[in-house]
Amino acid sequence: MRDALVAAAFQLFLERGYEQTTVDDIVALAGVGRRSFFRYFPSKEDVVFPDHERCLAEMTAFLADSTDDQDPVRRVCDAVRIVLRMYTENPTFSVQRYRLTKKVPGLRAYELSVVWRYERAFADYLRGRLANLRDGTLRADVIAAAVAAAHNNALRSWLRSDGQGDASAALDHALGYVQSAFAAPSTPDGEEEAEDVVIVVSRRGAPLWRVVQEIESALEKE
Amino acid sequence: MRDALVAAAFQLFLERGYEQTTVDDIVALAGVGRRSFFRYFPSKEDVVFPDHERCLAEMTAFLADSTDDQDPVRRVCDAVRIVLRMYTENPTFSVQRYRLTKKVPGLRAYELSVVWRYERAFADYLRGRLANLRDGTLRADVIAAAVAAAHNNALRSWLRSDGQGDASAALDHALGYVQSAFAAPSTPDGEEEAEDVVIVVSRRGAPLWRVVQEIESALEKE
DNA sequence: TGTCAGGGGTGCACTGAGTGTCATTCGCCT
DNA sequence: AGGCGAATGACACTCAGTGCACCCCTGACA
Repeated sequence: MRDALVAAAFQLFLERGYEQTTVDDIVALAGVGRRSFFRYFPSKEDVVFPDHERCLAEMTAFLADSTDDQDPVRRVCDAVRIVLRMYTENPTFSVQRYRLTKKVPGLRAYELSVVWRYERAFADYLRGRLANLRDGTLRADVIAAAVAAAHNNALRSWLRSDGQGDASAALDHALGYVQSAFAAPSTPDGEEEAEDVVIVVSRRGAPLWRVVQEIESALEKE
Repeated sequence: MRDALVAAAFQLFLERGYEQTTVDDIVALAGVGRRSFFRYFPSKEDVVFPDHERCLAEMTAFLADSTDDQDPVRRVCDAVRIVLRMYTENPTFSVQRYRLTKKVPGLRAYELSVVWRYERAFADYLRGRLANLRDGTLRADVIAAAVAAAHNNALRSWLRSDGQGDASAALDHALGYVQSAFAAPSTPDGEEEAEDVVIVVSRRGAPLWRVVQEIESALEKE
């Protein structure tokens, strides 16, 4: 019944648009009573995101049974991969939904509130793990937001490519950037085994952020 | 008229709650016609955030007339201070609104969409400035999210203290953390009048933050 | 002074989301 | 078969939001 409602809803949304489709249209096509729609979906917007509630619960459970000996940032990065997988499991559905949410402001707002709940789950977990650190809640909030932003960036570029690219690799890459930014300064990977050197010559009057950009591109160059 | 509607709305929201107050109640108290309410506010939620539209425009304009020789991350940090100032200009109003949005899910969702527009403005600006870098859009999105999260963290702790603490100082502290994470430290003194060059030799594979530290100390040394 | 034009405010009727209530029906167990 | 509980549906209602026509005030112009 849930699935029938979702199928009917998307069929109508795609052929005449979200706002041009009333709940009466959906239940008429699905052949069920109007009241039953609101039994399964608290609002018309919920039918567009039928699996987020389950995914959020799964992700919260994943964070809940973490052990203290794991890097909390890494753990959150693993958690966000669960969310991405929910999207990549149904590529065509996800792409259709993306096109829909992109043009309907109401759906965009609803999606934001969903994303916010994921981010809150990250932040709450990190707050617990970073409580003993100085500025623990600040770090938790900022890292949670950065992880969510990296996820959204990777997800959106995958969605824009109609689900063709490698979303998982893109997410790994994006999370690598976040982790490098927030990595504990004590453990630099590969620091010891690096062999060659980079020489950057900069005028002393140049702004520091530009110098940093130069160094970054120099380090990235093969 | 706008102000009268806002005043009437908040009086009723505070004494009987947001959802228990209808638009008819508000216009009856304000002594205006129902249709006029929707002339000034597109929706019932908008009356709770009467000044965000103006603030968003102000902030966008601030970012629009930036020059290329400024550190873009610093520029975004300055922009977010404008937003905080809008809150701190009316402490009691902001605190009342905070209590309201905290308990009404619909208002929380609306606030999220507002915050999202600020974050988009940051990200769009940063995307333009970091376009030449590798992963420019990724960096832009992540930094924008981090700055917004730092702002929200400082703002919320100020709101929870009933507007008693020093919000500006808290924001500066939070932004300092974000800037240190993304390797955009403060510009050293005597930047402009320096003429000679600095040569930094760094092992490829060294973490960026350590390289930046080397540069900073090199620049600071006479 | 009469008149015309335009804009801000208003009343009215309508659509559509969401909810409470109660009757009905279906599946299932004994 | 009978009965019980959960799922479903029909109906009426509230309220947010919109389109439309109208009014009234003001100010320009003949």
